[in-house]
Amino acid sequence: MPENEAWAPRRLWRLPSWLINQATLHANRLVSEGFAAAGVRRHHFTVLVTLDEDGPASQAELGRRLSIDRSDMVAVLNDLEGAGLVTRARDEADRRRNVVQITPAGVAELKQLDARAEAAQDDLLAPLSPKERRELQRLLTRVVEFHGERHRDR
Amino acid sequence: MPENEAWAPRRLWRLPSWLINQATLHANRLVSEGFAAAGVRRHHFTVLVTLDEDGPASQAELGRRLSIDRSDMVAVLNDLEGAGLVTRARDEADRRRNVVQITPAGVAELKQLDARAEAAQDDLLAPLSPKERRELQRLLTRVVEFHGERHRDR
DNA sequence: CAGATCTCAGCTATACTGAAATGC
DNA sequence: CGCATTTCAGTATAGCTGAGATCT
Repeated sequence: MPENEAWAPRRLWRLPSWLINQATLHANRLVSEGFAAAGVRRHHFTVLVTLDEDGPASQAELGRRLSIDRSDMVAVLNDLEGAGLVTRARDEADRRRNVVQITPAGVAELKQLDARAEAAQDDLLAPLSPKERRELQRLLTRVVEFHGERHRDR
Repeated sequence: MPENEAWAPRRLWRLPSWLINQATLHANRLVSEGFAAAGVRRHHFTVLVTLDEDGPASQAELGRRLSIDRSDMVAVLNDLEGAGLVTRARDEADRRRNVVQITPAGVAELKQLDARAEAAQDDLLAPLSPKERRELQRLLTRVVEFHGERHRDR
């Protein structure tokens, strides 16, 4: 831990919630910088990844998988549909739902975004060895899985 | 549509930046819930901790230590001063600056907040062993130190 | 009927920028 | 003069709520 005067007090460096917050600030800054050129935000990216990997889904389903609010999902899909990266069509089997699908243009765009996201990961974890990166990933996964399950049963 | 598993795709679980974001969501939810009863937000807490541990400071100095924007710091200190938890006085040695100090009421309030923050850490790290918690803390500290130094030279 | 889905209006917290006023 | 500090006005992303319309 640094001792310079321009640093946060030790009590904060010992608070995991503060550390995670600071790390997230840096992570989001790096990722968003990478996406900015494409005019894309983080939610756009995660929705495209989900559609690409797991296939078409309803808006509510996307929201549940990504912990994105139903309300924010509407705006995100408005953007993606407007850019021609996804299609949105009434589900004839259950007319309450929209079937959201990624388009070929979306797949192509995603390929660019994937590369930018990967580069940001490298920047973010630059100070860690490969082994440490895996360990950090493992520990964070445990935390997120644990609270994800709990938070789901609201 | 048959409910697929309500989980994000594997590609996201392998992205450290996504994991850190999800973990931060849970961390902030837990901490903010703990502070809500006191009508306090995270920035209020970190400013009080800094004043308590490192003594009086100017607004710009607090902002630099905590990575809080000068502009947001004004609002945070308005709240804290209004609640009688800090004092703000012109620095006669350098009349551009305000000297911000924690009050006895601020110290008392901070004692309550510290307890709530500690409880939230326990909830957050519940799925990890003591050894794993220390390791997570170590790895996050390395990441935050690394980017903190870099980001400082803006 | 209860409950799910989509949409919209609007709220809060947080990160950040630009510019003005003041003082070093 | 250039530079730092405080303040205000305003923007953007994101998390979230309530309510209405529609459908199962």
